[in-house]
Amino acid sequence: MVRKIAERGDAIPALAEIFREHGFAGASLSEITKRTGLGKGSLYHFFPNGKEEMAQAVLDDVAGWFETNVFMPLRESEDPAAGIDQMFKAVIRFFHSGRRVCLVGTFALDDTRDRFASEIQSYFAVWTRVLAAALKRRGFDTRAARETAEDVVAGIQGALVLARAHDDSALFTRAMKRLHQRTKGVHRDRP
Amino acid sequence: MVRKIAERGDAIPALAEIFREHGFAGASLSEITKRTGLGKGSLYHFFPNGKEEMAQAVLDDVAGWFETNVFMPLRESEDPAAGIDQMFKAVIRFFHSGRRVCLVGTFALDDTRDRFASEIQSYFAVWTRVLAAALKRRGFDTRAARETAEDVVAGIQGALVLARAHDDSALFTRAMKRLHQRTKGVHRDRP
DNA sequence: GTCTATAAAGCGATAGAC
DNA sequence: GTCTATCGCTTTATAGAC
Repeated sequence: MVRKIAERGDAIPALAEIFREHGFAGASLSEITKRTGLGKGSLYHFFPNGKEEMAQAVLDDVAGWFETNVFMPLRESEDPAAGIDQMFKAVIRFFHSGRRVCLVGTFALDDTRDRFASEIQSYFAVWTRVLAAALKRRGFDTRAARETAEDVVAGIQGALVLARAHDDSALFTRAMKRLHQRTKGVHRDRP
Repeated sequence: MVRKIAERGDAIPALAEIFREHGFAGASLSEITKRTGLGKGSLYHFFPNGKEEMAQAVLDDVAGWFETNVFMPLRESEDPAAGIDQMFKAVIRFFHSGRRVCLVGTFALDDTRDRFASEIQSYFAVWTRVLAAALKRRGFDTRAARETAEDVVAGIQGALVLARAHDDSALFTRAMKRLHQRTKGVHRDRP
């Protein structure tokens, strides 16, 4: 079904960038009006609950993107290795090779988490779960799959922090390569 | 009460917690006055430059703590393995087993980074460098030491994000155990 | 060094005309 | 659906008495 109000959806990408750059508390309505091109009247028409509803819409959008581009490939690829390949490709693309931070991670760290606890929890929980399932299909035992999935998801978040701290996207790309390697099993001798 | 807040340094721990919980933008002077017990007059007496100077003082304090409790043991332990042990012990203690987030990581993610870029960069750079040096002394080659150090520092940051997203400190503790294991080399068979 | 009072600006949010 | 005007509140920061 088509959105009744096309403009609401059009504002989401700009809103997402603003929340990523400033966090929830730091994202001001004046910057939001400036960068969405929407006046306060329009904003409150589309998001009657204000900033909280804008952030909610952004979180929904992120969840949808990951469902399509990350979780679904992990779940449904016939070859689990191909699904994991797709995951890393999608992640590198989504986070602009580490130049863009994770909105959910940003929200998780400060008291914004309390506003969106279930969305934040679910984002990481689903990601870890579907990745662990793919690793199991790759031959990891249950425990190793679970642990490696946790390490990979955490490793991505940590790499985003470091890449931003150093303003160095190459650091992120290299970290992704190593994490990808770890999903291929521990004692794989070279071919 | 044993000791009143009679000097600037006494306010630092409370300030640190406030910035950790709310981020830089979300930390309001009203909360700061409440939790430090200092009025605005006193606060601006100790920190003439306001919030920015308070955050700077907190960052300095964190840097000092890590220098003493993390970097120095890594550099100066005769046995590098013992230094790394101390690092993980200190990290688990400092972050309250994952219940406390990393102030520097929090600042790194949003636009607060631009205010304190050099402090943030240095925190992670020094940590990675001294850990890599310790790993080299443990027998890692230069490249593996560098990569493992980066993975460990990033892994800690990521584990903090996940632990907080799930409100699960056990997740953090388990992640630390696995990262610690990785500093012991890849193919170490039973002792 | 700590207090109260206050300034000046910005905040999120609302109302009502069009 | 978009605009302008405005509300009530909080923000950071300052001034000046004590």
